[in-house]
Amino acid sequence: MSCDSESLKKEYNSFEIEGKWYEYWENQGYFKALDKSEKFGYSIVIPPPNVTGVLHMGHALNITIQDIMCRYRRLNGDNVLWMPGTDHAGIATQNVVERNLAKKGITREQIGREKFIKAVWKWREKSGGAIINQLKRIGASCDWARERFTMDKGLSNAVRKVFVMLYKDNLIYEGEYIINWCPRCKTALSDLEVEYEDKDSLLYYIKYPFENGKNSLVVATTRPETMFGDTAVAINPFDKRYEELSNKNVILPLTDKIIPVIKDEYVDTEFGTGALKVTPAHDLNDFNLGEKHNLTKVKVIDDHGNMTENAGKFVGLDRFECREKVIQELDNQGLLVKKEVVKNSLGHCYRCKNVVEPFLSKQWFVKAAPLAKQAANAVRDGRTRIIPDSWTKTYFDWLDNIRDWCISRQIWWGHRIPVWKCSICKQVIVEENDPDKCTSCGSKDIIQETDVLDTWFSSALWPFSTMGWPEKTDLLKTFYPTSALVTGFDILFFWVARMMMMGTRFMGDVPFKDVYIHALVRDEHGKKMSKSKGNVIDPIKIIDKFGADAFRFTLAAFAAQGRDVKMSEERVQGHRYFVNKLWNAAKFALIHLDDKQEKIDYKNLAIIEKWILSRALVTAEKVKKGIETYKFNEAANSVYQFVWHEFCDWYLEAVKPCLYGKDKTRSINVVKSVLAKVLKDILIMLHPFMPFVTEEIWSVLPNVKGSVMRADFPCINARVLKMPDLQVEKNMEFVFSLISAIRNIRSEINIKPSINLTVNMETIDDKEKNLIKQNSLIIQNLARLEKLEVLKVVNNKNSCTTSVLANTVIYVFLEGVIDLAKEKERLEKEIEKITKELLSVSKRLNNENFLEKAPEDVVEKVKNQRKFFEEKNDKLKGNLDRINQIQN
RNA sequence: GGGCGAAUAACUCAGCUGGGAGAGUGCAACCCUUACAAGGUUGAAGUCACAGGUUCGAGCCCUGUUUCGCCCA
Repeated sequence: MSCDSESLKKEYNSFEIEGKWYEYWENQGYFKALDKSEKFGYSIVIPPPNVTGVLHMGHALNITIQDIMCRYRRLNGDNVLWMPGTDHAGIATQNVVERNLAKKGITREQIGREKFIKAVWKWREKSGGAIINQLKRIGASCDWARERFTMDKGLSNAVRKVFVMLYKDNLIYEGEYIINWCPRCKTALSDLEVEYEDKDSLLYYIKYPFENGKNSLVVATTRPETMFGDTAVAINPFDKRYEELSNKNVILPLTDKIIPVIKDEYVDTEFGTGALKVTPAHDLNDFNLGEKHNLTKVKVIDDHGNMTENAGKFVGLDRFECREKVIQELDNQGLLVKKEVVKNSLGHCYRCKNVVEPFLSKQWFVKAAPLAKQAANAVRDGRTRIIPDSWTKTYFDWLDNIRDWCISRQIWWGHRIPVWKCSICKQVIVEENDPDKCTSCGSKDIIQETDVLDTWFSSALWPFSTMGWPEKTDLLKTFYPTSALVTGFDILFFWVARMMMMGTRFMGDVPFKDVYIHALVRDEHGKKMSKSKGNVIDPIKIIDKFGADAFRFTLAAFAAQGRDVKMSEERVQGHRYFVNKLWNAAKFALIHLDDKQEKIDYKNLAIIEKWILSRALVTAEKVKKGIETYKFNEAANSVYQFVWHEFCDWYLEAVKPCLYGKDKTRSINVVKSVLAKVLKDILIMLHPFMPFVTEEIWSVLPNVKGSVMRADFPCINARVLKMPDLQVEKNMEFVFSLISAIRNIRSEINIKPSINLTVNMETIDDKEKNLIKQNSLIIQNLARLEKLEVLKVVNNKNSCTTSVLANTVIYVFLEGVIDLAKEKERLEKEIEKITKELLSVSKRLNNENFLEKAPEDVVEKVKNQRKFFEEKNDKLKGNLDRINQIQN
């Protein structure tokens, strides 16, 4: 794109430029990865956002981090693939479409499976892509031409192939177990899809009369409605209270059923009465007890959460209604002893928040242990790193104690399980291609399983299914294993661990080399954002208001490892100011730069030029290190600090005398060339964080071509200059500290900025003398002096106020303004400060243990400090003596 | 109950293999100085949660305590 204007507008307007540049990048194909290339292949697959979702802060952080990494790698010349896409979110999407149908009074059963699926696809075409456009607003540089969806043909084939292979390896089976059932979504859920929450519940104490009619055993339960499914009462064999209870039976209240009292050490004697009702069809622990003691399993609640006919006259009642009725009836019969409030953990469906019902059901499972072992080993032997490392333990704990994964869902939207059963010979057929007859008896009467697979089953294949597996594509060769996965810890098990299982199993290699787990985004007080709390901040609104660059930079600057990001408008505002600062600095530079800029004449650099070049390089190194080690806050803060407080505060101010023709000692061409170079490097360094504004400025920079996206990240060029030059940096710090000292004096004695001062500096140190002389015009300009001299001995000190820096004493002439009493006070205060420091330093140096045991360089350093403090102290005292003499 | 993490300036947080504490915001004072008042200059502000221990030396390492947050059961 040619630039419309040669200079920058007075004010930066993010809204005007962001769309324009995004379109430009896309049209130029800058986000495209090459299937084959000589360049280093760097790849990231996006954590597929749920197709029903809208962008929230978590996505914003996640996307920003990945975009920083990808843009940074491109600046380093890598062939970068950032693979985008969405997942089909089976339950969530089905819920959305069902709700839409319900508005028209239609249920999915009425229109049937085929039509319903069509409706879902139609919905997805219309509104499923919303989140993708929102990702673009943030600036996400994904290779959009490769966008994938878990229900696409290719990815569906991969799912089917994996299912068949796992089945044939006996790693998938069908079985009847206790699973978590959501009576609202009417499907099974995996263990992970249940969220537990502590709730106040009532614990009911209920009498179960003995068979012989005398006395009764009191059991305690929070779920009395399941009593019709009780097939035993269990007690602990070591419970003294129940010693005489062997071989007794009890009568199940409200029924005429007789159930046994069994003994098992599993029973907790502390809880309730120590007598536990056992309902093997509705509780996992009871199920296990039932298996052990050979109890029958009676299901009393159905798929809708209503009571079955096993509940006798309560049949058809909702489970919670039934609870009330049962309690009432027990009370009437004098069987309810008491009720008390207890905290207990209740499982809720992670999609619809309804209370799940654990019950016995026939489902498909993945035998997880063998897969989990491989996944854990890959991290144990370092093929995959988890960053921060503290998550590694959590990862192992889960995988090492993994339970089988329930993968069947009783919904329609998803990958239908590729299993057929023959109605004639009961043969189970599991094939990649749809069979048309029974493989055993040849009958055409075969029926496909109606269930679909868990969405996470297809997401688990994401790193290789998106790259064309099972085909052996160039893309896979170039980019698998991917370089890094960036995600939040909330899906470490759901997704990361399962991708590790599938990747190691089917690709023979890990899906990613690094897993970077980032924090959660919370509100400014550290509270989780939620609709019910009303503290949700919409990323798009933030972008509208402050621009994507400021928003991205804020996220990066706060993204410290292992700590949550607390987000507020105020914080984004602060970084919006930074964008403005950069804008204005560039505007200033562009006034002075032209397209005749020469290459830098490295032989004729003033020390200030060497300093800024050195600092720019050190900063580039920090940014590089920060991004490469996932310490985005360190990278962002380094460049912030450099741009604002070194480039703007010092360098731009220091070039002014030269640019305005006041300083003839420096070559204006050298100054301009250095200014141009540093500005350019700043734009490149900032580009991963703030892609839009850097591109806008870049576009009007003289002597650059194309996009900042195609620039090279700054690096050390040792041939032309010694860099970084720490000596130069130290020397300039000395010069700056002189300026600050004079400014401090001005401020302390309230000298108006408009008054130009006369200053003499006294030093016998040749090096310091030279530094002052070399930078004399800079010092004069920044400290606002009309005259500056460097002398071995300063005369006429009487009307001076002073400051000491290294071996130099600054004398500021204050003819007629000086207040001796105040001056004395200043000096005494400073002497007091130095004395304290001297004391602490001397204390250590007088300690023989310290001299003996501390490393030499530390001792040396402290000795130098003492020397420094002593000299400064002497000079300050000299000044104080002088004042005292004048006063006397 | 098991595990993980946090506690540093008024607020939000950095702080490397242990060598005497940093930033941003806010606050105070002064300034429309020719890129920027969305700015500049200067300044004040800390028992590094508490109690022990290791060490010549601890914000950092070890033990315990308190408070808060998260995950798992």
